Amino acid sequence: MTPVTSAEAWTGTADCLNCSIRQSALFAGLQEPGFAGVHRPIDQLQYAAGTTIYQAGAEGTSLFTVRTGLVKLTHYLPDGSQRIVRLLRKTDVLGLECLLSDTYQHAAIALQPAEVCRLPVGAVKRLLLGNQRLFHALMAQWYRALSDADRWITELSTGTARERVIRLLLWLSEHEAGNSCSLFSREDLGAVLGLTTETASRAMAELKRQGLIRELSLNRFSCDSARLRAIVDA
Amino acid sequence: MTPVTSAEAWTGTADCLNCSIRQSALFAGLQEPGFAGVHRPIDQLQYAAGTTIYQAGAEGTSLFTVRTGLVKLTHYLPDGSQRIVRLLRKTDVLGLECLLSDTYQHAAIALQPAEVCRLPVGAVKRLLLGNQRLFHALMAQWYRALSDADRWITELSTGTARERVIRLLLWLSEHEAGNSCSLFSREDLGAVLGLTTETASRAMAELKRQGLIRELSLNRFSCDSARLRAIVDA
DNA sequence: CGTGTTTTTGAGCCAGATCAAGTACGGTGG
DNA sequence: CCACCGTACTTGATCTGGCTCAAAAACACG
Repeated sequence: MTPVTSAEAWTGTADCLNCSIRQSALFAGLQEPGFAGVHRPIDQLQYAAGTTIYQAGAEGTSLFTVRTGLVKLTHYLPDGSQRIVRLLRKTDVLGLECLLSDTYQHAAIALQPAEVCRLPVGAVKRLLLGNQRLFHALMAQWYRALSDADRWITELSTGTARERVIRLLLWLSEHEAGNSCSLFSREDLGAVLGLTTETASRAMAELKRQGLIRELSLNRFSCDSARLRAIVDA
Repeated sequence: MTPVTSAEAWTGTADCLNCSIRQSALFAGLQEPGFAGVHRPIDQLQYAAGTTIYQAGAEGTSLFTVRTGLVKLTHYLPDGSQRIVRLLRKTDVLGLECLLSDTYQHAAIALQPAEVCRLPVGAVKRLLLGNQRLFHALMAQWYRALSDADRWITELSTGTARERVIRLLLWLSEHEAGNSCSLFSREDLGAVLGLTTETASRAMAELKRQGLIRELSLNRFSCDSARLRAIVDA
């Protein structure tokens, strides 16, 4: 399919100070002094198309910046199929989440032959040491927003109308007591799920008829979470 | 639809130190000393269901944390319809992007009656002063990742198969010279766009037949960007 | 030059869109 | 208090884009 055939190759210790993509890459703004202690352990790697950079759930030991090529982040669905949740290319950073989480949230796989730089997460964290708690809290917010975006794509933009509605109901119930949740207009419901108002309405009506949800009051629903979950986890 | 009918109401200056959601909110980790100078200008506001917190493109003067209720971030499509790209609830932060950008990227509208705290962006930035450039670069990465996620939902998960393929081709061409781009397998193409391999293949074949794209070599395409853009911008 | 893989094409079907009524509901004014 | 109106929700009928299943064609590789 593509010229490069080897799986992964070390192509040198990165020369960060003279990096061609440094202007736009992660450490663009960092001045030389702070940098000195860090660029040592940075390796430059080659991945052939189709090879894995890291697996979902693997221990997050490194961040990566893409120098050339195209990398996909995939989320595996229960049925074994995959949904690609993002494409990364030159200057994008892979695995930012491992600054906050122990493990990678996706599998990262090269779609085209890719050159990347690998930065040990420990070295990056050391650089952030002066920066304390607010920094961490802010980053946690970014992380959360991004995780939500991933869920949005994999849970709310995938599957049948019925499944999407159920996943949203479960999501809304997550932080409410008693398996209940407050909904909103059918029009907004459709816009969330990428469906028309009518389809959203039909799906809700159908769930009511089947006794999977019960309308406590206007747009407040009690959900049979166990059965609902069984439907979408199938 | 919902009990509250007023549009927006000031409900006091926030008492951050005794905030009930402080554990999980943005400033959870910040110690009291640094906090003293900041909690003064924080207002607490009420928004009725359906009311706007900020408009897309408006000057980003404040961040908001949600205390109660549900808020949608919407992206307006050229045809006037909206696609909701995220839902925010208790402890989520709205408008984080205005730490990096002058304007808000979405419209934020309450879906349910919502209480929010408003934090002037200047005050937040002041708190970050000690933290210099790397901090900014990192946050820019988060911002970019999240913007990509938004585009993913609005551009690659919306519309007909044909439109989705075209938007991906244009996206891939963006950073390449000569209106050309490198593609990858039809299977991955489908997984990116939420389509089956067959549908992705058909859409590509159709574009070739219509002369909108030309295959230079295996999976390298030259695109008639102008005409393609005209199709999806319509 | 066969063999396995990927891409393309075909035929039929179905979920969801579209177009169009009908119904329930909250608000308003008589 | 009730008749009226506008809005949101529900339901129905039809149409169609994309999925599924299946096979052929193109291609990569040994």
